[in-house]
Amino acid sequence: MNKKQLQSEQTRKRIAEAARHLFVQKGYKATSIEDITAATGSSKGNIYYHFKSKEGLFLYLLDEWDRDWFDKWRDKQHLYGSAAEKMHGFAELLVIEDLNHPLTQAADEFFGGEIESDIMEKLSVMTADHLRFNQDLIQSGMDSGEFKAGDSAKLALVLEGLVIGLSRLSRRSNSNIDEALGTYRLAVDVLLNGLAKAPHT
Amino acid sequence: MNKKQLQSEQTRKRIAEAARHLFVQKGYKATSIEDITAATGSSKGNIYYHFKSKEGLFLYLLDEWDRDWFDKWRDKQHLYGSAAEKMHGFAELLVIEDLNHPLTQAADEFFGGEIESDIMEKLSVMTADHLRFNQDLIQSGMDSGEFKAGDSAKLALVLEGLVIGLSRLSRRSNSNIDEALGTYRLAVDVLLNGLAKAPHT
DNA sequence: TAAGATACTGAACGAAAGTTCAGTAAACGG
DNA sequence: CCGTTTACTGAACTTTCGTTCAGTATCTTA
Repeated sequence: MNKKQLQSEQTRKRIAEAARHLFVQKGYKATSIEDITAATGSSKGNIYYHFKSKEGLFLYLLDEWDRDWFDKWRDKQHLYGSAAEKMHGFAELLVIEDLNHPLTQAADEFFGGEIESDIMEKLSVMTADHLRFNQDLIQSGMDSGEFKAGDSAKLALVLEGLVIGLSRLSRRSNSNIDEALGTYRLAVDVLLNGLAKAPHT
Repeated sequence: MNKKQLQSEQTRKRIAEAARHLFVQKGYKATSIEDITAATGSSKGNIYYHFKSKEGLFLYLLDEWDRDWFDKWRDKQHLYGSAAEKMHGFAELLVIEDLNHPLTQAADEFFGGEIESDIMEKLSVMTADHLRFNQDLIQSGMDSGEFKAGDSAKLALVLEGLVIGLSRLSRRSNSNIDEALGTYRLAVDVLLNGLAKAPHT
């Protein structure tokens, strides 16, 4: 790879990085191309040289994020023994990797906008992937006898809800990583052990 | 109140109602004034006759929603004996009243947009109110001995996260009320009793 | 080193959306 | 019953934003 290609890739990365932060912070619609140029120093035209459109740029980010996150999980997964440890590891990775599912809010916003779009498809796939991931996590705890038996599919929904919500809260109150880690850890503890002293239906 | 004032108020309500649905469904930016005119039959000018601006309309809706929800909670509150029942009642009211905190997503979206706005203030107040509400709920359970002792402030954050996340999930998968109720009920059960068979740190 | 490819600029365009306003019709009040 | 206020219309404006494109500079390669 020669000098030109290298620099080109660097600017593409720089644009993507800046765009990601802006989309996470402000949402899809509220982030303008000009915001991105301001954050990168690049020109409008240059963004359209590297990406087909605003939508294309967003699509690229969705792909990148999902891929990266899952890779990192694979690397860490073997460290955890019990299902409870896995759960905590899961939460920790969510926080460390960019304060959680950072694009989902922007993605949801997009989702609401148009009926016809690649993004709709991609989002459905992503959500399905997350739910399956959560379900596997929970099911493995049940199989090992560590968790109570139950409907792992529905519990996956609850877990996904908790993760999405905590993500939003952490981002909004722009808390630091340590605070966020503490909150997530507490959330997982509650998820495992509950609030109540004695079992209650 | 004469005929004219009555009809005026009705149209203002009609506009507010339509706008609320659209904001919830599509987000703040994505719903245009023209969308609202299409949904109401009113003209653009008429919306600006009843509301100062798009932002003002949104502000009005935030106020209205928070006020209404809390009133309904006050009406129901006395029905619940234990803290666990309160918790379930809380979840149920969230689902029934318009599939949860319906404007928060749009509000967050707005929040990201401008630094300088009434909405920022209003949102902070709202979030603080919710956290206090949650904390009271949890603290009362601790005081009565029904819940384990713990940091009710931090647990309030976890509860808020769960509620926000579930709200988003329910809205996205446009599930019906019964499904949503089931998911919320399960979530509260997990919150109370946990997933794990035996206590685990 | 010269020709061509690549990376990038920024002004201009068109569509979309928020806002305004002169005008109209209906209701109110004296 | 007539002047005035109120509720409302819709075309016009202003701004914003995504997108395009002709032009420029830099690097590659032969």
